[in-house]
Amino acid sequence: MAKSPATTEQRILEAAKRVFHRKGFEGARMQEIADEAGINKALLHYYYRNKENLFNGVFREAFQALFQRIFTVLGSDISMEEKIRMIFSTYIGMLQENSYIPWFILNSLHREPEKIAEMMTSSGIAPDDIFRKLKKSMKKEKIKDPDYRQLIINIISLSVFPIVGKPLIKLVFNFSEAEFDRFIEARKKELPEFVINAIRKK
Amino acid sequence: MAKSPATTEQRILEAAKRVFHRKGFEGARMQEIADEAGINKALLHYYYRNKENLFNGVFREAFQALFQRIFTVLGSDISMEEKIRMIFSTYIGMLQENSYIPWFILNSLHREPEKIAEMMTSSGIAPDDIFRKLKKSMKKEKIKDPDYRQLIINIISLSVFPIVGKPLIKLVFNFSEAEFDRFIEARKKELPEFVINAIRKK
DNA sequence: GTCTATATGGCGATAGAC
DNA sequence: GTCTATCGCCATATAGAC
Repeated sequence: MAKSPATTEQRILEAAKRVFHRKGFEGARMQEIADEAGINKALLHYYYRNKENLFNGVFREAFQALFQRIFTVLGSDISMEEKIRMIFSTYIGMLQENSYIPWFILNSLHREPEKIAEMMTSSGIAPDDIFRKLKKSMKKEKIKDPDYRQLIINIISLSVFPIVGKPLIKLVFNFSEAEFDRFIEARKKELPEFVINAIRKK
Repeated sequence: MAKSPATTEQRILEAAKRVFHRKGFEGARMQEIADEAGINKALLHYYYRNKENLFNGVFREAFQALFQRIFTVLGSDISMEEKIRMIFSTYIGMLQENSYIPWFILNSLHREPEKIAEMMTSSGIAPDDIFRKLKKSMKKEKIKDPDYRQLIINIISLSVFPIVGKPLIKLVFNFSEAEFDRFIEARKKELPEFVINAIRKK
C-alpha cells in the first residue's frame, strides 16, 4: 500500500507513523507496518533493529510537531491576549488535522515517562526560558490569574482534551462525524473569548 | 499480595481493577492479575471465563464512578454558578484520589467505542434528559456562552485533562509528586472563578 | 536489499489431578 | 475451588538463500 516516498527507509517510517498513531506501541503489529509499507517483516528489522527503535523515530517527530508550535507562540513578543487568540486559532486546527498525535503522545508518556523526558531535553526544547519570560510579561500586563502555569494548562486542556476525548464526546452528545467537526470548529471561535474573559479583571 | 477481601472472586476483581487501571487492556497480563490476587492464572479463568469478561466488570464500575457524580450535579435544581462550584470542588478531588480512572476510561473508549456505547445505555445513564433541562436553565439565567455543550466540555476538559496529562505536566514544569499535588489542589480554588468569570456578561 | 523460512518466547486458555 | 502442567497461537526477531 502507498508506495509514495522514494526510499524504502522513508516508506517504512511513514507506515510506522500511521500504525503507531492508530494503535499505540502495544497495539501496533510489525506485520501491519510491513504491509502498509508494501514490504515484509524481515526488512523492518534490517532498517530498524527492533520495534522500540522504530517507535523512537516516530515519537520524536510527533512530539516536536506538538510542542514546537505552542512554545514558539508562548515565547514570542506579543501581548497575552494575542497569544491566546493565536494559540487557539492555529493550534486547534493543527490538532484537528493530526488528531492522532495528542493521543499518541499521551500514551507514550504514560508508558515510559522517564525515557520521554530524556528525549525531550535532547531534542532541544527548553521550556524554562520561555516560562520565565511569560511570567514577567503576565505581571506587566496585570493578568488576573496569579499563576502562569495554571493558565497554560487551562489553554492546553481546553484545546487538547476534546480531541483526545473525541470518542467520549461523540458518545454522550450523539454526534456524527460531521457534527463533531462542527463542534470543534465552533471552539476555535468561542475559546479565545472564553479565556480572555476569564482572566480579565472585573 | 493483599488478601484483604473475603472471597476469592472479590480479591480477583480488586486485583484486576488495579492492573487494568495501570496498564489498560492490552498492557495488562493475566499473570500479573493472578499474582496481585495471590492466586494463579487457572483460577482467573475459573471465575471469569476470559480476559474480556474480567475487563467488563472493571470497566462498568469505573464508568459509573466517573459519570454518575457529574450527571447528578448537572441535573440538580441549583443555579449554574453553584453547579460549577460544586463540580470543581468535588469532582477534582475524586479524580485526584482515583487518578487512574479517567485514563482507563479514555483508553477503553479508544479501543472499542461501540461496545462502550452499549454498556453505557444498558447501565441506565441517560444524558439527554439532563441536557435538555440544563439548556433551559442556562437560557433562563442568561449565561453568556451560547452552547451548553461547549460549556460542559470546557468544565470537563479543565478538570480531567490535567489528571490524564499528569506525566506531561510533571515533565514540562519539572514538578515533584508533591508539587504536582499542590498544583492540582490550587486548581480547585481557581477554576470556579475562572469559568464563572468566563461566562459572565461583561 | 529483499525475500522465505524458522527460531524463540510470551501470553491466554484448557486439561486434569487433588 | 485450587493447583500444576501444557497446549496453541501469535508476535518479535533472526538465519540464510538469492
